[in-house]
Amino acid sequence: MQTFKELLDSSALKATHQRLAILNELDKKGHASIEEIYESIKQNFPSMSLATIYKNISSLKDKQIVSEVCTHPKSKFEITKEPHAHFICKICGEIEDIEFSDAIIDELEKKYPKSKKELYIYSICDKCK
Amino acid sequence: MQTFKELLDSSALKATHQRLAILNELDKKGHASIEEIYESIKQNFPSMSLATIYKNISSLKDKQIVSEVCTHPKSKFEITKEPHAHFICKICGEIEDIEFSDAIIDELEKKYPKSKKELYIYSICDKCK
DNA sequence: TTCTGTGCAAATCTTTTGCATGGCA
DNA sequence: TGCCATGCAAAAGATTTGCACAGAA
Repeated sequence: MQTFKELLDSSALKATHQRLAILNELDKKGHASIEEIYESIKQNFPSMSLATIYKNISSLKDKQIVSEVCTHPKSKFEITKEPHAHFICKICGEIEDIEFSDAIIDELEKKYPKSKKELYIYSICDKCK
Repeated sequence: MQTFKELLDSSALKATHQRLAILNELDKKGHASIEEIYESIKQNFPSMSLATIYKNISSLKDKQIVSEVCTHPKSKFEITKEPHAHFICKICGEIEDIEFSDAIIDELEKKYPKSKKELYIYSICDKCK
């Protein structure tokens, strides 16, 4: 696995503290909103600006280093991984990565080749039950 | 099929001109954003206020009369129908309803009973090809 | 008549932008 | 050193709210 620095290098983005902090935060949390990333990083890095997070999330998305998970009421972000589906808890809002089954991938790939596919399951997670 | 008035009556929402206009607009367009609904209705109904659309979309969603389709960069809304998936054109942003296949529904229903399932396919529509 | 819904304007949030300065390569 | 990235503050955009009045039941 590449380091975050290598990932950034290979995308022609400079490996700034701010970018590495954002990627570490997403790596640690799995999924986080702009505001959550900001609040968390600010603890150890008080000069971090919200505008910097917006700008970086935008460029990291352009380079496909991070992906947006479109949930209500706010989008969250994750480090781009293999395609997978998301289980979203209607109560606490936590997002859990789940597998696309092969059968589903095959069927969708046949019908909609090369398209981006997003599957969301909204239910109640084990903790909230 | 119920009329929109009956739908509103049975949800204890008054059948105002504004609400009927919103539902007619969604019925006509299939999918529309807040701004699109507003711009379109204002043509024939200049006193229609944007705040009224926000308030009504919110109450219509609460009553599950309309559903939100979470697309980028703006959400769109549709009249609630049978569960279905969405094909979203990456170029023009048009949304097309597509069927969930029985195989997919069965598999997901077995794994995640009674959950709300959303599937989005992002690709390029016939017009834009 | 009653009470919910509307329209307006202000308030609040969210996101973007411009620009001077800082810091990675 | 050369540029890209950052931080700040202001601007722009999106959404919500409060309140007096209008209109559906």
